Amino acid sequence: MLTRAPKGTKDILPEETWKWQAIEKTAADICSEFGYREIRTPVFEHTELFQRGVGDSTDIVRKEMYTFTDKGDRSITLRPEGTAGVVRSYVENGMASLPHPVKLYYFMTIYRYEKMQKGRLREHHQFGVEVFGPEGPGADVEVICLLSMLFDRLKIKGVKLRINSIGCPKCRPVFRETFIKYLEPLYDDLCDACKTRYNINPMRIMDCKSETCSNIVKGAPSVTDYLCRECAVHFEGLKAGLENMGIVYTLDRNIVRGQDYYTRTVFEFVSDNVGAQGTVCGGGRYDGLVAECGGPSTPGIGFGLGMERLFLEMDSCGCPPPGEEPQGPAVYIAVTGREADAAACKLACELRKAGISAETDLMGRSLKAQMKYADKIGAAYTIVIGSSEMDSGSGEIKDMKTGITMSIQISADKIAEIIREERND
RNA sequence: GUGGGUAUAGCUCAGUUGGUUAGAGUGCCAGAUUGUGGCUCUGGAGGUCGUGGGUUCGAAUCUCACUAUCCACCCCA
Repeated sequence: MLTRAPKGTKDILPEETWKWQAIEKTAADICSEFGYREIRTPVFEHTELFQRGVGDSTDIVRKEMYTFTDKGDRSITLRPEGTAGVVRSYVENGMASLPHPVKLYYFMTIYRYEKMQKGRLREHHQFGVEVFGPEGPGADVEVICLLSMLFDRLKIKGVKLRINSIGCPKCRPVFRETFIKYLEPLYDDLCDACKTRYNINPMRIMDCKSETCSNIVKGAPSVTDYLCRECAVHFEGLKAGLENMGIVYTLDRNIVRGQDYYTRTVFEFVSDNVGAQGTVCGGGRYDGLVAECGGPSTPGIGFGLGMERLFLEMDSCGCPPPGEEPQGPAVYIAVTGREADAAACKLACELRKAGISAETDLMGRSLKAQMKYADKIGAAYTIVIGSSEMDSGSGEIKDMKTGITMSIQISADKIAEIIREERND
C-alpha cells in the first residue's frame, strides 16, 4: 500500500517530463498565437457545480465522481471535467464584464472513478480551451482550427475530425419526441443498457456500440434533419468555415457526448491507435451553461484533449516529441582529496552564475567513480581539482567525447570562455 | 458494474513430471598498485516467488479466495 500509487494513477518520471513540457509549450504557444490566456482553477469544486453543469443524468455524475464530505460538512468533488470549473470562475470573477470574446486555455488533472484500461485512467491530464461570447460558428471553426494546428505542429496524422450538431433547447425536444416515437415499437430489441437510457437519456442510445442497437439507430431519424432554422444555419456555417480553412471532417450524427450542457456543435478527434478509447479530444458548444451556473446568458464553446491519449497516439505513429531531451551538465568538477571539496563547490557555483551548467561530487566517492558518474550523466567536460590545482591555480579540462585534455587556468571565467568557444565550433 | 489474460530482483525475463541454499541478463555499489570515464574482468548488495488459505513428507510450480495489473464491454479524454 505504502509503495504503490493508487489505482488508476501514474507517475510521470524525469525521462518523460521533458516531453510533457515540450508538448505543453507547443500547445501554449499556439494558444497565445490565437490570443488565448491561461487559467488555473481548483482541483476540487462544490459537488453541486458538476451536478448542475454536467448534468445529473450523465454517467460522469451518476457513477464516476470522486465525491467526499469535508470537515466543514460540504460536499466536495474532484473535477471530473474541465469546463464547469472554468465557467464557475468566469461567472464568479465577473469576466462577463471583460471585452468579449473571453478566450481561455488550461492544463489540468481530471478525476473519474473508472475501471482502468488502455488510454483510461482515474487521474488523467487534459489540455483544453474555452471561448465565451461568440454566438456564430466562427468560434467553433477557430477552436477546431487551433486543434488542427496543434496536431499539425506535433506531426500527428492519424487523428480524424468528426462533427455533428445536436440542436438547441428549442429544436432538440422535437427531435427527441420523434426519436422516442421511432424507438417505442423497437424497445424490446434494445440492449439492457439502452432500455435504461430510453427512460433517462434516450439520445445516448445513438452512440451505443451493440450491433442490434446500432442497427436500430441506423434506421432512426437524424438529429440534423430536425434542427431549427438557427441551428441549421449555424451548422452550415461551421461546415463552410472548416472547408474554407481546408480542414477535413466527417459528419457523424451519432456523436452525442457525455455532458448534458452541449448545444448545437459537438465534435471529436478520434484515432485507432489509443486502444478502444478512440477519442483523443472532444468538445462542443454550450450556449446555456453560463446561465445555468448563475451567470448572464452567454454562449460558449470549448474542448478537452486527453494528454495521455495524445502520447499514445504519438508513440504509436512514431512522432518524435518536440524539443530536446535534457543533456548532462557542461562541466563535471571531480575532486581528489577532500580538502578540495570547498573549492569545487565554489567553482561550480561560479560557473552556474556564468550560465554554464556544472555539477560536483556529493557522494564522497573516489576519483574513478566520479569520472564514471560524469560519463553516465553525459557531462561534456570534466575538471579534476586536488591539492596541486589548488596550489598552482591551473589544471586540465577534459573533453569527454574525444578524451582530449588541455591545460587551463582554474577560474570560472576562463572555463566558461573555453566552453563557449568550443560550443561555437 | 461484467468478462478474459498476467503476477518470480529496480527493469526484462528463465525456473524441467512438485524436490531441499530461487537463477540469468541489465542496472546499482566496490575493486583490478598510488590523481581520470567508455571496453574487459572480479566481487557485493538486492527477492517473505503479489497476499492469505488448502492439497502434499515437500509448493515459485497444483488448488481456492483476495488484491494488483493489462485488455475488452460499458463510458469517456
